[in-house]
Amino acid sequence: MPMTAAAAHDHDHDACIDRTLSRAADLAAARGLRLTRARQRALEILLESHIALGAYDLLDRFRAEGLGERPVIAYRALAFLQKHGLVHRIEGLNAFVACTHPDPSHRPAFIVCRSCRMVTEAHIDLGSGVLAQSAAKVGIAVERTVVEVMGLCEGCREGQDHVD
Amino acid sequence: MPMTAAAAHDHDHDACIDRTLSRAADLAAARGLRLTRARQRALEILLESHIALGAYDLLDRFRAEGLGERPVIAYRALAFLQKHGLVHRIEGLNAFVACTHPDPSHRPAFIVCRSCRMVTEAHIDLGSGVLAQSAAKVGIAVERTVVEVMGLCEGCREGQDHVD
DNA sequence: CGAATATCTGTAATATTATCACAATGCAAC
DNA sequence: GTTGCATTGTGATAATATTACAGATATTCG
Repeated sequence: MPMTAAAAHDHDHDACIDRTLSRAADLAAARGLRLTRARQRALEILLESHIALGAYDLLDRFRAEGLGERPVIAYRALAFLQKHGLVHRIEGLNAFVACTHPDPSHRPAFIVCRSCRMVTEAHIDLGSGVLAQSAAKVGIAVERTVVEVMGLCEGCREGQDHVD
Repeated sequence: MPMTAAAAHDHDHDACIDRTLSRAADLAAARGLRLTRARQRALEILLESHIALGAYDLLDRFRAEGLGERPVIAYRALAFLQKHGLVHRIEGLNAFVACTHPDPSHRPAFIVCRSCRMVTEAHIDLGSGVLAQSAAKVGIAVERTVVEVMGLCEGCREGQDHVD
């Protein structure tokens, strides 16, 4: 049986999950957020692996669990989690991953396998670099940075010669 | 009359267009590409401004000019131009801009106004930084980098107090 | 408590973005 | 000129995402 992409991350994933969930609970308590059933489950489902899920993948899970039938249900949960920094959107995949970084407010960067959609979260400070200077020069007030490094992971390179 | 976002770029845009079109022609000659009418026009239309256009915006233009009625026509032209580095996709907007950089092969980065969709192309070498090292560490062979710095441009900040 | 308020959920419809399949056409090489 | 390959035309459909509004639930505060 091949190693799953999630396992490839090679870390204590249970601890990773627990840490993130308790952080979410803390955040909710601190800010008076309502971590409702759908939101909680959305976060848990995304946390099951470091694989980016599409909104409709999440919706399938919701359907299976009787949490909702319509796309908007999934999108609402994702929007809430994104807004509070618990989930990130991978633009290059139109998909979502749970945030695994302890820091509450950060400029995330992602390392992404385009085949199995495994995502590793990293960080990069573009705020002080050439790019920030260029942005200032053309008059853009930076609100958000999208940084995604895409390629094939080892498992996906092995499993196939084709480009997928 | 307010300055347009295209004009805000403050450069000789005619020269910018000419340069890019002749570069495209050279490329086609060198590689034996067929820069057909739809492809040529798609590039020209994107070059009219540094505003990112959606595939369906391009399709509207195609329809108006009798170049095609169906989405796939626009997507095919865009796919061709992207493949040969003449057009870039802005992931954060699901939209496309003409490449304005003379360098044939590069790691583009974009400075983007999320309101008027003006795009300035810059460059950044992530290939030698912390991120590339992280990618190597998790076994990702980098093929593509998505770097987009998003915010509001000066014109869009002035014209509105709301977030848009 | 109970009304007022704000937030969240349920449901339907629709908008936006993108691709697939297959036939027909054009172009290039031999 | 016909074989082979890239491109185009056409129709259908898939995948992603949002709007609108009614009803339900939680929170605040008198």
